[in-house]
Amino acid sequence: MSEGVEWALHSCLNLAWIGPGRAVTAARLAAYHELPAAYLNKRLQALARAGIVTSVSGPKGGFRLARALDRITLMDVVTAIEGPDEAFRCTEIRQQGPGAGHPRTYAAECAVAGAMGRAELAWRRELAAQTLDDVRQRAELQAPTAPERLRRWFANA
Amino acid sequence: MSEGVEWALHSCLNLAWIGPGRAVTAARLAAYHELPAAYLNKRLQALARAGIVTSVSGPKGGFRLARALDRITLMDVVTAIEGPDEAFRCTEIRQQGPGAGHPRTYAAECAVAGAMGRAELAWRRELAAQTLDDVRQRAELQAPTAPERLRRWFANA
DNA sequence: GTAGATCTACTCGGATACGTAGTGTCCGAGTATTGTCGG
DNA sequence: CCGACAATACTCGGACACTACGTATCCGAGTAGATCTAC
Repeated sequence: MSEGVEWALHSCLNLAWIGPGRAVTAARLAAYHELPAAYLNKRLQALARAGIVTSVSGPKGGFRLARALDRITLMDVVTAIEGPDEAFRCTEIRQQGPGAGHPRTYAAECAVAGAMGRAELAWRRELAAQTLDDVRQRAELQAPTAPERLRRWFANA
Repeated sequence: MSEGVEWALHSCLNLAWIGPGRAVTAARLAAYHELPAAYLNKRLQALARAGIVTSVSGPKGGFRLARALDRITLMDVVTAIEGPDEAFRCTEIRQQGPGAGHPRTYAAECAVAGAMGRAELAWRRELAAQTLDDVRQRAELQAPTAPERLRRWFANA
């Protein structure tokens, strides 16, 4: 899985902690975790295309959350970064070569693909069941002082 | 996800349908689905290292299943091909840069990693819950004539 | 003093290189078969 | 005729190239604010 997913998730949480008052630039978000700024910007663009964050150009521009954390699921973020394709994609090798039978035989889904698809469905269900707000709550339980420290840092300069 | 997973799963099913009587060469298994023989061989080696199939060299050599299909889970095959690493790996960016606080703060697992880990656990559970025999049964229901056709083809030459 | 236009500085957005991991291929190590030789 | 031995052909196993995607970067398009000018 792409490393950008982790960056996107943390950036969304950071945006929420900063508050909806103002937009935050990609460079500033990147600096907070020492990430390559231009590359994080690229990923934030993906979030913008997916409607998870909104972006404005120019001075005082930057990114901000498009909606509340409890209306953003992990699935939304993963899909925005990784794309909509399934991890396991069936190439229908059962229909290739001497093993291929009547085309009518292959009306039903490949049993292998079906089994892998069930597992991936379980993954996606779990991702869709968890919102970023759930993650935020757990994070605040673990490190109650982190949000305030973050706000302090982003307020400076 | 690697394409070799699909090849490995189908190859295991094919080995089961052929029967435990004799070993089958990678070249023959590859030809049945028009796959690159040398590359499939490489993947079958991974299955052999994982103890899913056994391999013998020389004439009349080849691969055969190391145990019955109902004792091989999808998880076994995926782990053998893809490796044991998790898809989402936390790089602990929360500890990098100005955002880092006291090291003691990070005793607990990263909330983001935890959430992603729960989803991946659901995926792995589903993979471990399904055996190749389950897949075989569904495949035979969909295409009852396929196994016999396969045996016929592998018997020739 | 104020309104308007212009100019500037700053940010996102997409087009452009680089690196690594997956994909594909090749040749050597090892073994069962087969043919041959000796008893 | 039978057994042992050597030659042989065939297969797995790992080492060696190629390709594609993810990673990283840079410069242009667009905008909000500041500055300057004219009234």
